[in-house]
Amino acid sequence: MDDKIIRNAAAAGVGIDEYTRKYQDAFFEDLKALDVEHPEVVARATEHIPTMVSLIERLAEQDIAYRAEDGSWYFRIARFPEYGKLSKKDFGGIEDGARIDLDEYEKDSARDFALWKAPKPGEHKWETALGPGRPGWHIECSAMAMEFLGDSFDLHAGGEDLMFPHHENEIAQSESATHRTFVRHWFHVRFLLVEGRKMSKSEGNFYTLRDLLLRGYKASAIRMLLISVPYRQQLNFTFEGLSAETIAVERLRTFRERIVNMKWPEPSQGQIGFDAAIDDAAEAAIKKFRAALADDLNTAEARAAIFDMVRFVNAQADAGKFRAFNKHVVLEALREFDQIFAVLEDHDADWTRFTLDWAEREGRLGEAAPEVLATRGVTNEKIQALVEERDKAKRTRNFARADAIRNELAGMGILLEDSKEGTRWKRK
RNA sequence: GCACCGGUGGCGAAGUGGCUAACGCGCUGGUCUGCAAAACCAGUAUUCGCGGGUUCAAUUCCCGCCCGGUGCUCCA
Repeated sequence: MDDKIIRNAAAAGVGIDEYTRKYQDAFFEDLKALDVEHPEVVARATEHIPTMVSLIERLAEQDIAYRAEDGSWYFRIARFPEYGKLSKKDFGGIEDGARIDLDEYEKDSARDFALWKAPKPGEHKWETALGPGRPGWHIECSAMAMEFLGDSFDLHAGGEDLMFPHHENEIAQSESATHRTFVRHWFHVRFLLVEGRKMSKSEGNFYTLRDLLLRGYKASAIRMLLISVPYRQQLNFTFEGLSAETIAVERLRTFRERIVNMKWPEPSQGQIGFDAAIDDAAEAAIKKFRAALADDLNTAEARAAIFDMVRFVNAQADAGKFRAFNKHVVLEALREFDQIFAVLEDHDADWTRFTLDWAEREGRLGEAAPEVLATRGVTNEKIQALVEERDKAKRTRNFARADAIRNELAGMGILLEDSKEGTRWKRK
């Protein structure tokens, strides 16, 4: 509950809960577009005040938390010698009180941080055993995490900017209260760059997911780009990269289509129904994929394993070596890959439509790229009818008419692929 | 200024004390096709920011410099 939320909610004349709900909903919609699973539990700070209060009380019993003149409660950092262990900071040399702000004089030490904040006049507050006020930022996370996951748990994630002071403070509070290891593995993702520079509104390179969808980029391509670089690495997010990933995703989808839909030779009497080299390659890909993810989530290597397989299997298939029974392992490899990468199922058109509808409600339809707007109202039936008409023209060798229809469809963002099995189409 | 992380082909990026420096995209040529698309094949970094050092051997380890990012104050 930061000052800004409290202020803006008050200005809008609504409660904190109602005010934040809108942003929470938009956030989860975006995650859904990117095929990120919805969390099993979504914890909201306003619903867990008593847990926070009792955690502070536990610290107060040990004199680690103390009450200042104004009714705020602070954490006594001097009582947690390991402070700084996560962010590898050494506070030994810092003189206490060397640099102290005017409004911090109530603290015993400048570095002590707030656990509970006394209310300023007119501010939203909770009446608790600690006195009136609201929780400090760090205590929210410690209290809720331990309430749902226990005193000690495996993974805690966050952006690299939160390592200090937020996560450091979480450790200090939690471990002081429980005398147990709070988190076994910290998972800090690095900020991305946009076109080689940091993303910021003042740089003019600040894009939301919806901005990108309105520009015509696909949700799957965005996901693929974000995932293509290991989380510890600083990803350079570029439009060129997005276009590249669009094509890479398309290649994987086309490959799966090919494996699923082609009529591969069935074994005849006395023959085995699979090519051993293909099965071996698929199994090797699965192994390499798992090993890469097990190695600190090396998504770049994991993804390379799948492309290695795709190239090999395509080549073998072109050479006529693919057999019906090879399908099983190859598709299993794709399934395993997609369980993590989640780009093979094509929901892109749905999310683009969703975003266009949203933009219309917000009066921002003008921000959509013309080719994105052109896809509105292009139904599958309409496409199918044109595709069939073109096939007819092709059969009568009326190539001029066939090409005209192909161009017309291209204008609607539809790409055609002719094959022995008939014409396939896909949204560009 | 200090601390931590990074700087690899046209772009994104993996990786390692010594084996042909992955993978994706792009580009060039070829196969296939009515033409395309898809797919495949071949080629595309004598070289891993710059300078020095350690070593039989460094892109990989150490030191310095340059560049980028994050933190170092409040707030979340």
